Amino acid sequence: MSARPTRPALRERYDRRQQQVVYQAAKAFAKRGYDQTTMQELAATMGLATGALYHYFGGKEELLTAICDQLMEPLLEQTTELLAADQPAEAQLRALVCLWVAHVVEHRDHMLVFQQERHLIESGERWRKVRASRKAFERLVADALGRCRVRGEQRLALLALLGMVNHTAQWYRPRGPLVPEEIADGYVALLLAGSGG
Amino acid sequence: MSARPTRPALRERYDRRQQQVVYQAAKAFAKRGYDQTTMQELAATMGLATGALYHYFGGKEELLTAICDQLMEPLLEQTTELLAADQPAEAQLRALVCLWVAHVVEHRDHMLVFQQERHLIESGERWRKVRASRKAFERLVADALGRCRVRGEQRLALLALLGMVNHTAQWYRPRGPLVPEEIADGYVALLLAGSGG
DNA sequence: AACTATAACGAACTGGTGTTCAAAGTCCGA
DNA sequence: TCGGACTTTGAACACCAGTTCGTTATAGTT
Repeated sequence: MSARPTRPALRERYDRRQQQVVYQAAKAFAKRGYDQTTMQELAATMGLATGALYHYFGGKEELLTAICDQLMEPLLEQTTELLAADQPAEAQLRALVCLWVAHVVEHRDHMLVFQQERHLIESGERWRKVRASRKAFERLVADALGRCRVRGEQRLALLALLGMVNHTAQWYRPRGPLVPEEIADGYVALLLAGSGG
Repeated sequence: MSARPTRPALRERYDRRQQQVVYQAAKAFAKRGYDQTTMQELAATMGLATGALYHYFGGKEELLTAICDQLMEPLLEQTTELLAADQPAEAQLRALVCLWVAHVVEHRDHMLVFQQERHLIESGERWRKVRASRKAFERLVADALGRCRVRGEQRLALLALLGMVNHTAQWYRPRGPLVPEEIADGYVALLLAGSGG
């Protein structure tokens, strides 16, 4: 990987192109798997020669890191911001899940890659930061949920919610009958006590 | 892959060993990923030379097929049997989810592999049968759920349930505080109308 | 227009991995 | 105990994909 340009005008283009590579990588990895996607394929879909990718990234693994960061960082940031606002617990949970579902469906490829490469991320020093982000996010969800009256065990409700939302990446289609907000509300309604039934 | 022995006594040992290989493969694939697990590693964990694996399987992909079949076939069979019995709808759903969760936690490695290699399974003629099994199972769940009074949209409840149960493979630990039956009951309670709250 | 930082090329390199196979070892059945 | 069916070996093979790097093209800057 060569250095980031020093000239401001070029640096902007460099960053933009780098982001494009991450985006395409997420798409390719989601469809064909991380290992099954070759650097040559990836380069080809961008109209580049193989070696050109190494101008933007140190290697294949670094691409995966970038995908995970691009997924987790904005989510963590937005969620933290949301929880800082003073609001009734259940409205806050609703808002959190809304935000989360929207993020998941907007980063579907990232999510699928994240889930598929779980075994990589679960171990190894390289992935410590990613694991920390996920753990931090889950903690935020747990806190928000903990302030609400939920049906059944708190802990199980949390795990159920994580399952539902993460699974959304696997079935959501942009032109499906439900928009993200409806999905989120539906999920929350299942968890909260006193939501009818 | 050589042929299955004709002599009954040997055939039994052959089948047992073959099953062991599938089991170990599931374990290894779940921990290190399908592509990152080499045939040499796999052979080593079984105390075999590399080539010996090809006595039991035609190749690496065939191992993956076997894992998926070993996962889906008994589940589909048991579920079909259960739904054939005449029972109140909600009790039947409860029994189904119980069975399902128990199956998931008993085949955690299989499940993890199944989820991680989703992209492989989703396309390709080779995986048609596996896709059909999953689809058939989901259909059975949908039917069982459709006979119950659930909170919110039926379709969303189904997707939520699929998410919860499949996700269970990722967090369940044998010595955790909840046994499979409690988990299943918790899930069902979230879905059914009139379960308190 | 010339200069230089940047971007891209693309072929060669390198290491590794799935698979094969002939030979040797093992053990059931008679 | 003997024969042959079955198991296992382990090294060679063939292929492939990630990475490197010297070279060439491009385009901002003066």
